Amino acid sequence: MARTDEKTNWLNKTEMAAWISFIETIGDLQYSLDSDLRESCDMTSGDYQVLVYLSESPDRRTRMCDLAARLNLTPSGLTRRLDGLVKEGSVTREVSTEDRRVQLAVLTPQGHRKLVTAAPLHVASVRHRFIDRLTTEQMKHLAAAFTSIREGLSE
Amino acid sequence: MARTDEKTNWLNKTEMAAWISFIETIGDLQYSLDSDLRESCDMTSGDYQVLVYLSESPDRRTRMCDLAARLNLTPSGLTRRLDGLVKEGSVTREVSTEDRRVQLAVLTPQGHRKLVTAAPLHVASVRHRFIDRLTTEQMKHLAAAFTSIREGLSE
DNA sequence: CCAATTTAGTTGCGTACGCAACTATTGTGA
DNA sequence: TCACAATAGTTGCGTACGCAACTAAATTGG
Repeated sequence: MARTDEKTNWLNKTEMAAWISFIETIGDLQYSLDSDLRESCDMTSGDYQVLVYLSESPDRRTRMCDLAARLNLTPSGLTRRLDGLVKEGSVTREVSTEDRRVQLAVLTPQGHRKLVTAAPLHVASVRHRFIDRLTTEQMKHLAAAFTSIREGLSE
Repeated sequence: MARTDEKTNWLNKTEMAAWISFIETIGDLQYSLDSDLRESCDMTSGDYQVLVYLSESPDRRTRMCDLAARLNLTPSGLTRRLDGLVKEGSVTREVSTEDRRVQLAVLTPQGHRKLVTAAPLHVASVRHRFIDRLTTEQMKHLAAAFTSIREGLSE
């Protein structure tokens, strides 16, 4: 006789351990990394990401929409984040000459200097909080696991 | 002749792969899980956490400060989060009889029903987005790695 | 070649939450 | 016992960001 109720496939012990260790850790980790960056450089992880991406872009400038996609921000969220960076002088806005709808976010020399100062400190923080806690084997396992998860998300 | 400059210990290839796969994945994963829960149950991960913790507490009630510590929220953040749950009828506040400074957050029958409905859907989401992408071996590696990271954070 | 659609970005409004200041209650030490 | 400190929680204010509506510019199709 067939079961008519759908039974939930609860997590077993191994699954639960993996899930709990993950979900309980990422919040604390992000908080620690953000605190480190704020204390050492007076900036947020979000602003840091913007500076990194601009510094790696041709002519240190990017279209707003590309930046928004890259940072998983909505257009309005990116507008506001850039407002802060423009106000502090790390970024300027330029209208594209090819397409006058687009604003280019441009890394200023001051913004570049700020990034050059921040990068070693941020890397040290990532090392201290994350990398140094893992063996080389663990890093390889972890990269494979998260790459797999990420591919699943974009189905 | 001694080097006088401190050189930054940049991430090597393995380290960078681990870090990038991690940092690029967690945002998307959290977003997916939150979207699933919102669409299937019209609730946030934060509210879900509150209901879970209350349901596991003696008499389905908890002191605000214990709840705040558990959820990594400030007192004010928790007050606001509970406001929403109280308004929808999932939680009520009671003054403790032992210590009249403390407010007890109490899970209502309605809140418990909401959790009972949501839990299987949330577990299915966690399975779909996370667990099912990993082998048993990967789960064990991952639990070990994140437990290690977490211990490092609370030094 | 021009109307309709698509795309880029900004702005108003709403939500979530942290910080600092505040009230209320309990604990403590002279 | 009584002033002072510590603890629990709320509220005002500020920041970050999403959604929907909007403007402006480019693209497209008849």
